[in-house]
Amino acid sequence: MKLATWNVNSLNVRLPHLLDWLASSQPDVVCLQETKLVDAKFPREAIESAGYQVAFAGQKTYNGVAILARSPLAEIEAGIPGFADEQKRVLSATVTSTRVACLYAPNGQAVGSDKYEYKLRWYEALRDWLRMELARHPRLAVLGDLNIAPEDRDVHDPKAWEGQVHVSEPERAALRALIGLGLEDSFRLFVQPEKSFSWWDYRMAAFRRNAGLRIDHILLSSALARRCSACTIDKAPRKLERPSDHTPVIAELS
DNA sequence: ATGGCGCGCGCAGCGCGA
Repeated sequence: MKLATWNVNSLNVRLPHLLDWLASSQPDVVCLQETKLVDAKFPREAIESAGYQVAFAGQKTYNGVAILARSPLAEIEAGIPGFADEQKRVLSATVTSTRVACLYAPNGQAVGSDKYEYKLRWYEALRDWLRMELARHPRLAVLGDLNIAPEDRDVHDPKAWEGQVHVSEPERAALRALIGLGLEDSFRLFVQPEKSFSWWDYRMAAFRRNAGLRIDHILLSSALARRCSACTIDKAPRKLERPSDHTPVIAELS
């Protein structure tokens, strides 16, 4: 089973890229972030025609998450229970006995800002909820744009980024707290190329210079991690015309 | 090098992302 996550930065703009990528990569489950579409405008038919069932929770202009799967989606739930939030950032569903959580973590804007505080609060609520989800669902996969680069090797220029949002110690501690629940960063289960990133700024020719961050992640419970045979970043969609600034991350489970 | 890009909204130019 191939599980993938991709922040598409507007599904309206990126739908042709997504459909091409589904056809060429044949993932079984795909978590999308930043769809930026109200549910009434979600391109359900195009995605169903490509052979995928779909669940989505969107809003106008910002955020928006979706789960695509070749097998039926059950127990679909939007948001973090008990955490009141207008922003559509969380969607979970069960696919063939695997619980899938699709996440779009807050950006945080700048350390110390209101949005940064919201990011840390969001992560606290996420941790408390995932603890319960893990107890309920031993086969849990958490995929998404987590907006945190876990370590300096996940940052193209750690000196320039030191202490900044996405790499600050409180954020990294929040991500480690998820790992501490019993999740594994599937990417680091394997030897990986140096300077592997999943996002590159549109500006400053950042992709050409490989000036990126690894902020899109697939976390697996130990029951799933044991069955994980690979985790890769697919840079191909980032090379297309009008790309998303993020590119897909894929985990393969046996 | 923090500017520079790309998105939505909506029709100019701003807020936002990371």
